[in-house]
Amino acid sequence: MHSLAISRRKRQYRTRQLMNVRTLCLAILHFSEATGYEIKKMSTEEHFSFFVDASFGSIYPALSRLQDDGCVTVREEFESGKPSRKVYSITDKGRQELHESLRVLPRRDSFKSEFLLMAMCAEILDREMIVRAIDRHLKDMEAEIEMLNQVLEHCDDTSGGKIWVAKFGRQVKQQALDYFIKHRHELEALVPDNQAQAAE
Amino acid sequence: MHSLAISRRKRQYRTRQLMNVRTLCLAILHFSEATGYEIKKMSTEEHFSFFVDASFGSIYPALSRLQDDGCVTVREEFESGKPSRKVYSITDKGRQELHESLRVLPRRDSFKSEFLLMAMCAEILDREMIVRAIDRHLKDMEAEIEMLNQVLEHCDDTSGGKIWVAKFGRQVKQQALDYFIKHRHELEALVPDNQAQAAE
DNA sequence: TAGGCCATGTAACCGGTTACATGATTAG
DNA sequence: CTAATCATGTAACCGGTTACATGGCCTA
Repeated sequence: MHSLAISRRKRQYRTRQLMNVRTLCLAILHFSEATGYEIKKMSTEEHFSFFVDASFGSIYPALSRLQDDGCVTVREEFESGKPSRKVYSITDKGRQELHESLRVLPRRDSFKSEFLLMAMCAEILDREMIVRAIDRHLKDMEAEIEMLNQVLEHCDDTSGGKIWVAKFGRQVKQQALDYFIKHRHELEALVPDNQAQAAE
Repeated sequence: MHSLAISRRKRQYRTRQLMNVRTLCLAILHFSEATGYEIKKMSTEEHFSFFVDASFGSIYPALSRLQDDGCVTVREEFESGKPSRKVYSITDKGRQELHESLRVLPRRDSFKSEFLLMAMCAEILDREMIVRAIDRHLKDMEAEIEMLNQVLEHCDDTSGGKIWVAKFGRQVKQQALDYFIKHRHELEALVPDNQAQAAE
């Protein structure tokens, strides 16, 4: 099955995905200037979390590259008693690249859940684990909804797109939560409560 | 805690995530034996798609390793007029590892959407692109719901967990679709139709 | 005859994460 | 005195994807 000699190297891996950290940064900076630290927060905790879960290790290099490519400009702020901040702003070139990126037809949404994997295998787990996971899952869902409520309350900005997305997210998550509360007992019931014999 | 020996010896990147292709394979094989090809289908098109989007390039090596580790066994099937199939079955050791993996508290659900990124930036796009993306998005959502309906219809198996997850997924996606249909015009309205006024 | 489905597998590559380095300020 | 928050950044690493190789059968 092997035996093929290394022939020509005409491999050009050009992924050109819509969603990567570079595009995320451009999209966020399109709405307002921000530091790398703020971008990280927005993309993990706040309502830009629908896109990419970026970490510092990917954001800072992305911002540097964007700067090199002339897509963003930097303004350094020094305040006594605070670490210095590098505030990035998008340029026309950056806006153009963002626009270009958004021309691609979006891929399918991706919903991934370790919790559902656990739920699916509920029958081989013990009651206590399931209950703990369910409680935690509930809290997470509530926190996310609360976050979106906060976003929508303090929405002084004029961007209809941002508001539409936040409302959509809140609605979907709220309905998921409602369903979850109503049906969690069915999931719990899948595991017989044999705690007495499960002494470890 | 003492801080003296900490800094140097945590150089071993032990990710130990619940969700990776290895665990996905074990979870699928926990329900029934399958080939790599089938696992790929289930994890991308069918209702195991809530977990990891795995490709052949990750599934086949994962199965080989699982075999080496004694977590699965293989039975090769030769049928005239068809490619040979390698049917994998989980072993006790495999079940044990799955159980062990599921002990970890699940991480937060992750919902990622290129479509929502587009929606958020709707105002800088042109009408035609948005409408095209919305129509496609609708189709995708409908297809996913239909898939889950199929799964639930042909559910001869006794696994309550599988059914619970499929029902949950269907419900959430259906509600998202309903909301989407009701509010898509608001999104469309964000983009002035300054292009082809005559079109419609 | 083209393309899609079945079916397995490898290797190059890459887009990220994790750990680490650094350090000031504020809240408990 | 500890932990969290603010703040930037690098390098090792890795869990995947993409492209490639192979080939037979079936349908339009």
